[in-house]
Amino acid sequence: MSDEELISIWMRPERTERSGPGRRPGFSREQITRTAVRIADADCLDAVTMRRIGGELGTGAMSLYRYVPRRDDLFDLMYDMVLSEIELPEKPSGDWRADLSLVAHGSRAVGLRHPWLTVLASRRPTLGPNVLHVNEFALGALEGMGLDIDEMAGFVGMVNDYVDGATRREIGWLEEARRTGMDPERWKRDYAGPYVRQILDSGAYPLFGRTVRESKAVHLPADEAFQIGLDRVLAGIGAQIPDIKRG
Amino acid sequence: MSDEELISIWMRPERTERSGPGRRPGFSREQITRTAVRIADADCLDAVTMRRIGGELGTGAMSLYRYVPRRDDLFDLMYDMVLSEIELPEKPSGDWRADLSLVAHGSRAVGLRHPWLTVLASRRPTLGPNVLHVNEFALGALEGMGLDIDEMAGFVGMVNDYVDGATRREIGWLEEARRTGMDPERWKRDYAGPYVRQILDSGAYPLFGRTVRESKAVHLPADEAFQIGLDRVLAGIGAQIPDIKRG
DNA sequence: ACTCATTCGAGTACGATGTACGCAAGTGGG
DNA sequence: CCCACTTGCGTACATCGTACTCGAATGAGT
Repeated sequence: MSDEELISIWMRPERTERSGPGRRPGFSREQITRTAVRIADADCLDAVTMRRIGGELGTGAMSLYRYVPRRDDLFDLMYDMVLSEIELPEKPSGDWRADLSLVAHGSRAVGLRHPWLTVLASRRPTLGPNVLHVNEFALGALEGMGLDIDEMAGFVGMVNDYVDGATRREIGWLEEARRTGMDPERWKRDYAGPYVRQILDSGAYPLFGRTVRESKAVHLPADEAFQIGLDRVLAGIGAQIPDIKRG
Repeated sequence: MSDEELISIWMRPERTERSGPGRRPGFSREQITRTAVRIADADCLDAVTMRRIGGELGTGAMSLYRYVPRRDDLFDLMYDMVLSEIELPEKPSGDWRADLSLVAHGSRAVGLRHPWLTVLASRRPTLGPNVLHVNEFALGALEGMGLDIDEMAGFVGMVNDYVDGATRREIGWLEEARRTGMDPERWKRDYAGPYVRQILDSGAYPLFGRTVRESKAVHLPADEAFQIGLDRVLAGIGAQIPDIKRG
């Protein structure tokens, strides 16, 4: 792995099903990735160290490098792996709102189940098979409606951007609390609380104050708040789709 | 810094303008933050190490801890500092499209000038003064139009989500190329190119293929592509605003 | 059955990181 | 002038990714 092997991980198929000489592999890329995901879920992304993964697999850190060229590539694999949890029908149904909602809710669920996902999403783009598959389905939902490919991609992008942003906001503080090792209650009371109160008391940001005081969405179940925002995005898209096939 | 001083950085005012005994501070939080920003701009976020900052300031790493409690807090300071580059008038103009466009273009410009910003944005939320100020202006753009605060925040969120996502996409591969130390041309040719071609040749993702082949937006100047997407988002919002004050 | 190229597992080692700790040097109020 | 207090900074430690290395395992060719 030391020479000029700077190739996308997706073009580096795992060496398996081989029938030559040499010792048989004792692990697999998929197994290592699954372990890494479990660690990230349980602790956080920073806890995903090569030594830790090796430890959980009963081996050393360096053994993993037979399967994964670099740690960053492992992150790509993790990202793509959890996207496979989004369950989609084979083909879009023809109801674009329902189809895009499916993608949106699926993406959100994955993001909540794996809070490190949004962090990886902003690091570097990756085009694994599952990313491509979800993207393909989403684009397919808008096919045959008289839109050109840029419009389709634009609308899909709007939905994705909303989902990413909303999920990030939803996780946000909660994850930060966990990362600092405080329980969320204590964190809210001792860390964020006093500062927010100071902002409110300063009176310098009245509209921010209103979002804290008057917001009904804050007290809504997160699912409902997400749905309301998603409806807003879909309504915005719907208003721009030519009447031909408006749902 | 070792005991229970787990407090938001924004509630930890720098000890300055003091008139007691003791040596005078030789640096400042602002100076350290500015240096950190410069390093991140020139190299990347990972290059922002305490030793490197200290080096550029002609001192050691540990000296910085007199001004910044933890490295993560320094990231919060960096984030908030560059947001001050967004120039906004004192009050929203009354034309909500123009005002939100101002925020959007400003945010994008900052994101492009400091490509590490989107990475920090996804790490943990921060409520520095400049973040609050920009947010206040954006909310103000939608004030007095018969919207409740949740709707206002929702629409502002949509714009922010779009800008974040679009900027991320715009930077994305370019930054990844820089991070691996390759020049973008070579990176595109040797790293991404072959893989994208493989995807296209596989024929498994026809719509992805169309986004690569038929897209006109790809060949558009980035500014225009951003503007088109922004117009889409604003149009979506406009369609949902009661007619009272529709622009 | 023996050989041997080939592959895997894993130990060692290196440079780098954040930061806890401790102490010398500088400084203004009594 | 003294002394409590603050800052600057060197040392030290645990931890990280990963380059390098070598013995052990393995199957094809003879």
